[in-house]
Formats: sequence, structure tokens, C-alpha cells
Amino acid sequence: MSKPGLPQGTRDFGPDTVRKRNFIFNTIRSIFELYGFQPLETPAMENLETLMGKYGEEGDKLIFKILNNGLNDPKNIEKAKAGFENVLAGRNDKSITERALKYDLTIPFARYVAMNHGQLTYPFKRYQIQPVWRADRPQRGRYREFYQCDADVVGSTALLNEVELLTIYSQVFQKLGIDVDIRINSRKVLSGLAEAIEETGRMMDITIAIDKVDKIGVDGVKEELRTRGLNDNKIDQLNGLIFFREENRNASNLSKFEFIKKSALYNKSATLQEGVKDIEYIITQCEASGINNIRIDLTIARGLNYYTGAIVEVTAKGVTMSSIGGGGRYDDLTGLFGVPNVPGVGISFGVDRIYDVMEELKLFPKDVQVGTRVLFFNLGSPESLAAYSCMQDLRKNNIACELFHENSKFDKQFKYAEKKNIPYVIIIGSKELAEKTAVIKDTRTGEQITLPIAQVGSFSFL
RNA sequence: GUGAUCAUAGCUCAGUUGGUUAGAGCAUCAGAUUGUGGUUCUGAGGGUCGUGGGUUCGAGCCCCAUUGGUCACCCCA
Repeated sequence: MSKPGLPQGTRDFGPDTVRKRNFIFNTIRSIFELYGFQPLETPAMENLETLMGKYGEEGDKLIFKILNNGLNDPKNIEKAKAGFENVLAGRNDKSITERALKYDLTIPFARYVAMNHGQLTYPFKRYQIQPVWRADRPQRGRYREFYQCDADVVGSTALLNEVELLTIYSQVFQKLGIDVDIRINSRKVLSGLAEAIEETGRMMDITIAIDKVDKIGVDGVKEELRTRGLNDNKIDQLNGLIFFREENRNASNLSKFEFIKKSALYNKSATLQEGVKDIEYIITQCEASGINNIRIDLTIARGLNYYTGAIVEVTAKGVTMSSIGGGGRYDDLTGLFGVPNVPGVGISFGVDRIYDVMEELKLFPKDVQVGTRVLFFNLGSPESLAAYSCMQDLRKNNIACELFHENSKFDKQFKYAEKKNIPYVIIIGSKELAEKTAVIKDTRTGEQITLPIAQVGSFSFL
């Protein structure tokens, strides 16, 4: 038997980590609930065909496929061999695999909406907190199993939904203490730009290229556009807007809008105008309610295929970590599953990256580590029986406590309390037992008081 | 999927051009100290050097493969 291990890109979470993660989950969940979203859960696996083709070419490659059972059954072997040839040719084959681990929460949600659209009350607002899996090569901030926390609204085209979702972003990150940039763009703007330079078919090429401006700079983007088949004339037309980002990074949103509207391309595409107006509305509304960390950014693209309207991406300031949240509007996601005309918009929180950011910036409050509030010392048989009954009284009052498992030295029992970050110890020894008292000690301050045992239950362990 | 880099005690790491029984700090356990901890002192346990091959008289060190971590690309939460 060799040493046990974990599959690449997966992790165990110890007690401390789980508590910190729960702090994030609880924060997000409470805000989702506050805004009227309802919980939903879907299976870890979906039928492969539900997922395929929804995330772009790259996305399809990263879907974890599940091998069918019973391939070695004599009656399946011939079919499996033929199917495997198909797989080797780079295609999927139902005789080999027909299920896969879910890749995100949005597509399974769309599948759910399509299956239940008759029963749902629209607009349907749901939130979902579950793991997803991607067969990516792991690196910083990238895992093969990670949690997403999504909130989506389907059945409404109102931009008010976008405003509300952005408000949720703002509020959650404020509660977590993370200073963030929320960048917004619209697929309409991107496709409008492609339309304006008469390259409608190259919209993805254009967006992928300009999305890299942070990394490779303006000249790099131009080169990338060139290799993706745009001629210099068209690149120059886009150039103004690419430079727009570089040179006016910190300009106000208002001046950015003016800049875009002045652009020669603006009048060439109704889609572009529509996109700009959408964003203008969203930002104006957000700013009106005091949210001022949303910036228009023409270079965010978002890789997922299904977005059609506003798109948004959240990054943390002060750390080198890619986006910790993202989302956008999709006009017809359920159409892929046979139910047309159900528009939606949603956001996602990447809990694992949020965790990494909070760890790096030391943003977790100290008290998330407190589980047990009171440790009863074990000082012998009759003493521990008295302690046990006192402890049960506290537990009835909802105070988490435990009795040290054996009669060990004081030193050892104190160290246990210290390690587990337990704020109070209660000492009932032979002297206290005789006097029917207990010593309550605050391990943080070292202060201690002696109380009659009967009064311990009414002590406030803060 | 492509490329780079790393892997030595529970943790963080030393380990010289390949040379005898592989070290330190922290942690753990025991004792100095049998009712008030986090200090100090003394001692102890713990590693077939990620795994599998190879070169060599001899490998923690060199070579190949493999697994895992990290980083970049691709892409993304």
C-alpha cells in the first residue's frame, strides 16, 4: 500500500480553513438572501451534452468527463472499441462517456429553468453555492475543484437587475473587507465595434486580443489582432479605443462615455450605441446609490460564450490575483434547451480565490477561529463529573464547550485551550468541589473569578 | 494541452566538486515543577532524502521516467 494522495488540483480543508471558508460563504449567502434570492442545488454531474458547446472551444476541453460503467461487459466491448476510436479522434462518444462534472453553475441552472419553466414564478431569482470542476492545469488561484457562489435573475430584461447584482458585489466585498475594482463592459459594445469595422465574424478574436492589453500592452494587442487576421486599417480604427484604456485609466466614467461617443466608430453601429447606453444607465444608477468603485472598461471580454449584454469582472486591489468574480447578461440561455425567450443575468463569486486574497491580505477577523467557547478542566473523577453537569447546563444555553478528555497536568490543559483558541476555561478542582464553586478564567486576559457553580450558567462568555 | 522549476523529519529549511552512522529551528513526548499555561533548562522519539529505474566501487547530489507542488502560456473563479 503506497502513501495516499489527492487528485491534482484538489485539496482537503482543515478545521481552520473550513471556518474561514464558511465565513465567506455565510457572508455571501446572507446578502443573497437579503436581496430576495432563493437557494438551488443541482447534481455534481450533468449529461455531457448539456454542457458541451456552452463554454467555447477551450471550455469544452476543460470539462471533466466521466467514463461509462460496464465498458468491459462482453456485449458492450465492440461498441466501446469503436467509440474509443472516435475519442482518439478528438470527439466525444456516448458509448465511452455520457456524463460530466459540472463546469459552472449557470448552465446547469439554465437546464433547470428549462425543465421547470412552467412551475417557476418569474422573474426567478436563485442563488447557488456549489463546487464546480475544470480540468485546467493548476496554478496560483486556479484549482480543479473550486466553489462558485452564483446569483442569477431570469425572466427579466430590466437593467435594474444589473444594478442590483452590482450592488451585491459591492456590498459583499465591503463586508469581507476586500478593496475591489468592479469593471463593466457590454458584449453589445464589443460586437458593435466589430460591426462598425465590418468584421462581425471576428468579434471573439477582437475581444480576446484586446483583453490582453494589461499583459502585452498596446503594441502587443495590435500584433495579436494582426495575427488574428485584421488589416492595419481596421486595427487603426480600433486603436483609439485601445489607447483610451491605457491613457485614461483613472478618468471618470463620465469622461469615458464622452470619449466613446466622440469616437468615429460610435455612429456606425446601433448595437454599439445600445451597449454604451446600457452601461451608462447601470453606472449612473449605481453611483446614485453611493457605489463608486465601478469602472467602465472596454477591454474586459469574458470567455464564456453565452453572454450577450453587460459583462462584469471583479478584481482585488493590492494582490496579483486574476478575477475573483464575474458575470453578465445572457439573452437566451434556456433557448439552448428548447425554451426560448427567457433572458437572464447573473454574477459569480470565486470563493477559493477570495479566500487566497483574504489570507494574503490578512483580512479574516480573528474570532472566526473560535469554535469552543469554554474548556472545562479535568481534575479527577468526582471533579469532572461536577464539571460535566455544569457543562451540560452551558450547552443548554447554546454555549459551545468541552471537557478535557483526561486528568492531565494543568500545563497541558491550558495549552489545549490556547491552541484551540478557546477564550474561557473553567476549573473545578477538589477545593471548588467542596465549596460548590467554579473558577472561570479568561485565557485572553488572564483574569479569573470564582463563582458558585449554580451561577456559572448565567455568566456571559463573550 | 505547451514550457520552466522544485520535492530532505509533522512544519520551515541546511546538506560543499558524488565519499563513512543525513543536520538545525519550530512542533511533539518525558523530566526539572502533583492546583494556574504561553518563559527557561535537560533529555527522547521521528527521515529506505516524492516514487520507480539507471550510471558509479559509492547517489540526498548525476541521468531517464513518473507523481505532486509552484510559475508562465492558453484560458479562467
